[in-house]
Amino acid sequence: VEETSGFMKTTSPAPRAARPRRADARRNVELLVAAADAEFTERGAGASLEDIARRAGVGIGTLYRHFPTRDDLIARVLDESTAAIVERGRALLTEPGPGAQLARWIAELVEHVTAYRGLTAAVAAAYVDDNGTRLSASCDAFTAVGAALLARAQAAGEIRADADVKEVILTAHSAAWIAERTRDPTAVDRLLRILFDGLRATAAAPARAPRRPRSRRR
Amino acid sequence: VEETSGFMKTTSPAPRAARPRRADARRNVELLVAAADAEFTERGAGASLEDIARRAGVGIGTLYRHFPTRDDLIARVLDESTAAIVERGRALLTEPGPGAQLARWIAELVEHVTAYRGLTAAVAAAYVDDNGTRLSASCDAFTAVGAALLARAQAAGEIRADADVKEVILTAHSAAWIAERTRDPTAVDRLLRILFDGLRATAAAPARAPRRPRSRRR
DNA sequence: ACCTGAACACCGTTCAAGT
DNA sequence: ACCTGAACACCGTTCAAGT
Repeated sequence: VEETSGFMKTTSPAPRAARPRRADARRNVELLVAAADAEFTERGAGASLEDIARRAGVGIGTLYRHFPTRDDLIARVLDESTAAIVERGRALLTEPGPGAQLARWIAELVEHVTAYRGLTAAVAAAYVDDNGTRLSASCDAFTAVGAALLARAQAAGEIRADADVKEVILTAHSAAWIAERTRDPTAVDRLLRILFDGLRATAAAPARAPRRPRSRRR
Repeated sequence: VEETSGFMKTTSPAPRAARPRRADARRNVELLVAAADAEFTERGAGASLEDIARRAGVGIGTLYRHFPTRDDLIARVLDESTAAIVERGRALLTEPGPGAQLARWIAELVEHVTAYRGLTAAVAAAYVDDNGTRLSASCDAFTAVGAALLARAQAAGEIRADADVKEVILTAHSAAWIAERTRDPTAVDRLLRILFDGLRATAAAPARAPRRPRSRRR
């Protein structure tokens, strides 16, 4: 929604807070993750960071020390789920039916990103501009696995050659966002079906798409 | 975000600041619209309202008096374009090739909503929750025209019967958003083509899974 | 009837002081 | 090495006073 996001963001001096050494700090991280999970569940991915810190029983500064950005916290809470999806994608890579496996994986990815209200928007944002955050790193991992699945399906002639991984993933996220906001749980399946029907490689050639020059403004 | 009086949208009791009577007020509205157009163009649809007021040479309070929300201002700036698209849709309704006309109109709608950076997100948001704003009213108008075009295409058997107008329009907006954020101008056409291929009604349309391990390709 | 802008409110973020 | 929370900064919004 914002235009001012991560633009002036200088590259962090160090990979920030990778496993604190001191026991109390490690404990605080755990408390923060638990609190964030609870708060995200109740109020969505846009929950107040102050509330999360309070719920964890630590100062707001402590939260910022361990998680410099909201996206870092989000990614951390989703860590296990993220790893599982990546793993799952690799597994599907060896199963028969390249196109079907890609579709299946995307559907599971969408489910993953539906854990909290507002999560699809946050992840999609992290997808389009790599803000050097832990969440962007997760997106990169997804992109890599998705690319492999897509390439295989394309090689098998099941998916159109001009399909782009990120675009496909982002479109799937859009479907989830639409379903979330329109409060219609059946929308995801319907939209994903449309997406994959559209992605299917057709023997028929170039569509008679309305090719009109994109004028500037208005 | 809060109470929406968009319930039972009868003839609005007082459509908020509909054409001020006093000449200086009318002049201010014009100045604000011009300033907003310029500011939106330069900084995107999320431009500072304070900057817009300053640019128009009026106090921030005056802006709020005439445009209670940012969406009202956005919609007002787009008024002419909005009317043109609606008009266009009605015209396409009488031209041959129901499916193609729908696709053409959606493409033009997407172009309309691409006037400013960040506009797709604002419009999509107004689409999913009717906030009683002038922008939501525009969305309603688009939905009405789109519904007519879609219904005609469905009746002609060119578009799948389970397609929903709002979902189609929102998906098209998503495509525009993706293209905007990934900075790939070719993405819109590619994604819209996928969308419309997916929307195409298929002769064989059993609701079963597309599982067919048999020999594909002729 | 309309305009003004200081004041208010609500976040998110930093940093000096403390353990 | 890490924690704390007041202070700061940045918007968006309101409203008492003014014309």
